[in-house]
Amino acid sequence: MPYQCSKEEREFLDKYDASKYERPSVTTDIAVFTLNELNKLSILLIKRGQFPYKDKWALPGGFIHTGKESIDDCAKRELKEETGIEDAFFNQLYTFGDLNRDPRTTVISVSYMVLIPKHKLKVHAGDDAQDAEIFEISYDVSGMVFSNGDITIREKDLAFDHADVIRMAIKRLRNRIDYEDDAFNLLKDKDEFMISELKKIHETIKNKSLDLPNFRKSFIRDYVNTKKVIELDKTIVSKGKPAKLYKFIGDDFYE
Amino acid sequence: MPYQCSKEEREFLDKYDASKYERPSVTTDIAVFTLNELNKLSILLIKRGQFPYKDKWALPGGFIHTGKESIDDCAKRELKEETGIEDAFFNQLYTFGDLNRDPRTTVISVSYMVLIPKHKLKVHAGDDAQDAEIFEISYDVSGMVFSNGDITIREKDLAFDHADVIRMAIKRLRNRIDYEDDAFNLLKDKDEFMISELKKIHETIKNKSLDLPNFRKSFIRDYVNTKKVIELDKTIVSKGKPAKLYKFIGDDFYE
DNA sequence: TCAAAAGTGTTTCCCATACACCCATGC
DNA sequence: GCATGGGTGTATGGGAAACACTTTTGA
Repeated sequence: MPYQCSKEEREFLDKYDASKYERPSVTTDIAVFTLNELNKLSILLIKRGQFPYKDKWALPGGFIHTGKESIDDCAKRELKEETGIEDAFFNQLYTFGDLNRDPRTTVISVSYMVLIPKHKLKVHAGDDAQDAEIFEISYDVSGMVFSNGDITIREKDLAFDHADVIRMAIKRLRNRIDYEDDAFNLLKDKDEFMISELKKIHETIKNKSLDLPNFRKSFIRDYVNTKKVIELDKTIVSKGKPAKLYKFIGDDFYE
Repeated sequence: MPYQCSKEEREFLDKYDASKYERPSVTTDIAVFTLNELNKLSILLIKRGQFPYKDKWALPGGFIHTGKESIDDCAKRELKEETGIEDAFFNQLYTFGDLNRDPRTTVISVSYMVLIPKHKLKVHAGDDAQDAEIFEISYDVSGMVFSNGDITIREKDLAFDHADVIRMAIKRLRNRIDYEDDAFNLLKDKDEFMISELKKIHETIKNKSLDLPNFRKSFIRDYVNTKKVIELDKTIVSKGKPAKLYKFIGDDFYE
């Protein structure tokens, strides 16, 4: 809807020159989480092809197209450009705006968290002449360590303040897993999953093993009984007793 | 610490011209909450003296001094300029960056929540030719209503998207009160308070009455036993049995 | 028949709630 | 004394955790 205002105000707006105030650059940084084959928490990092921090690993993201997109859309566009991901769970995290966090100029960065199952994350290696890789996150005395078999990166070697962003994202994810439906976004297939798959996701994120009978009980109470999840008339068999399959519905609210 | 880099990178940085990309304006918006004399949740609003939304009520805040301050410092500076508040509990809320949320130009706004006891909130009426008032928050069919005896404002009459900011801030506050130490920031005096004072704050924010014996028990368990609060060797008497006084220590962590 | 994983049932414990009751003060 | 708010103790119920046990498959 167009902004309604008086003639006097309209004149003010027409004369308004935004360029008279110095403005900061604004970027988005996106922490894309997934679980790897071993069910370990992993994150997508991109090797920078440009200065600053050339050849360093960083979170995907980039400058906002001012006036052409919202910050949310900027994050979505950057993610699509760099990884091809179009529809994934998005959540704004925090805005980093310390002085000198970017050596070029004042850069304010709005960070986002994305959750996606690994098979949907087709990393476009070589796109934009950039390396993009998924790294398993582990810890040692120096802090977070990112490794993918070939490469090992320590948090202090990441570009910008991206270690801070990742730390905050993991913390938020760990908190949210208990009261939001985030775990479902990491399922291979939300429309057909076993309780044990969901349990593994919770175990990975919380970094502790859970009791299956108890997990099942709260799952039934919180999701099946509330119709957020429906039980399918279907089972899947791999080893041991076949498992019931469930389909995630959600409550169709966007936050 | 100065940014360490190669000579090649230094050259790139020296030549970097930030102005070649169009940048958005960035502001902070601050939701300052307090409890009024009647222990009702209240918020500080400022009557705008300038276009756009001239003469409308809005949250305090303003444009960042690019390159001279962090966004956190911007929020603190704006709050100090408009209300004189220097030390108060600060918490970043969310960043609003939809297109057209400001009729002038693209404006991205980082919102903050501040909690402060009313006696510390000396409203500078007339400062900057602006009215600043504390309004009690209530609700009717149209949504939030802000009133202070003389003036009544409905949420749809607020400037910009400030109603959204306030709604989100209240939601966050209600969630945080259960697992963060926020309530202490609304006490008249953190260094000498009665359990019943703290209970009233919780009741106001959660908008329901609590059982004093049970409140006391969880207070003792969560705060006194964990040394976040110490019991003073002091009582205060007003009416009825004198009450023990407590002093809030916290755990000296900043988030 | 055995291992493996799914699924059920039971016991225990903690914690939130509810509420009965006692205590110390001013008037 | 008695009204008022502070403070203590106890009973109850529901949910989380621990775990014993059953079921159904493949090999």
